[in-house]
Amino acid sequence: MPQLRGGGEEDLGASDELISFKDEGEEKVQENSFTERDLADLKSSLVNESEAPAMPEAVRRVQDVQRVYQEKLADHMEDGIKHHEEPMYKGSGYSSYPFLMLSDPYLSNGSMSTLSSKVPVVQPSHGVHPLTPLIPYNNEPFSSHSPHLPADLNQKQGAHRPPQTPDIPAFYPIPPGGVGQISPSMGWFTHPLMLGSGVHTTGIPHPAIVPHSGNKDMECYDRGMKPHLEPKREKEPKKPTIKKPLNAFMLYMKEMRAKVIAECTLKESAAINQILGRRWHALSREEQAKYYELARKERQLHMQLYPGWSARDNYVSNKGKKKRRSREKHQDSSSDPGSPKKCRARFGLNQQTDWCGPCR
DNA sequence: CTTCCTTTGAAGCTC
DNA sequence: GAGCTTCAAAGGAAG
Repeated sequence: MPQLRGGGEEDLGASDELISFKDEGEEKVQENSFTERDLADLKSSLVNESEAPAMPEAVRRVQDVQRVYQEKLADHMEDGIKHHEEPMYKGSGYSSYPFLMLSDPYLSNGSMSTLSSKVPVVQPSHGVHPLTPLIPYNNEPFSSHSPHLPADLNQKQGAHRPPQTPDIPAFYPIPPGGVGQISPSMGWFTHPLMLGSGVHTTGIPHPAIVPHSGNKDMECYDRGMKPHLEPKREKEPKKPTIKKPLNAFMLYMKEMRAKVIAECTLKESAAINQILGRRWHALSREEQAKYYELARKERQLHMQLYPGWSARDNYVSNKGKKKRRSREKHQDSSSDPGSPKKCRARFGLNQQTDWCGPCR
């Protein structure tokens, strides 16, 4: 990232965060004292919820925690983001973020996860991050109604949204002690949510639990029957992976992707990402700082949710060779992989046009 | 079905 | 500590 690392722009990225962390000195203590306690409250409430099917009680408790969190987060944001002319989180959906986080965007393997990210009610079309669709950073990329989502999608969601949707996050349990303490040997299938097809222990249908379509063995399990003896090989259960928290640029990409797609009528992610990379560089310092701050919050929250987690957990050493090969090949073919020239060549655009017209 | 492409940033690893 | 590697997201393309 030459723009950020060179000269005056240098402290935009990491050092911006350094400043931010320095500023947090006292704040961090308050924040941690709050989050630990409230996370504990939240977790215990969820544990209680799973033990007793008294849903209204569980909902009320979560809402209480949420209210407390919103108050404290608002305070935190006022202290932490003084340099922003607009209160970007306050009054936005962001205050609900940690509770949307209970739908767990970090857990992958969709249907295998009790906290599936492929839930149309909680997460829109492409499993849009629970944070980003709700935060109007500024007026440009976001409108008041889920800006980067197609309008019809929002309507569809609204149409399918059950009346209790606002409380749905309360039904996304965090495993006691945090997911970070879950070892692969711990039976993910023994989770109560996995036992029924989309039915929570409360008996309420769970939108996050997508039953395996066409899996008759699972259907048998669902009905309390023994599965038919299946001569086919048993499918190895995919272990849920806790994803890395998104960095600032990833958050930006999630926000802007839909817009770029709409403007440029492109679908190829590689091309879109090139455009987004350039736009990222074109962002003002303040605009980028918003995303850095957001990413920092993501990491903090991720650390709290998964204390023992390490990025190493998701490392696959195999991929290194492939990636290296790919990169070497790349260097051979082009010294400027993201150049407008290459973009134009790739999409057969006019050589006189810098990038793709509106796609800057 | 899996991997690649393409971007930036964070974190892990190696020397 | 510098430099390299891997992975986060996305979805079409290619193998």
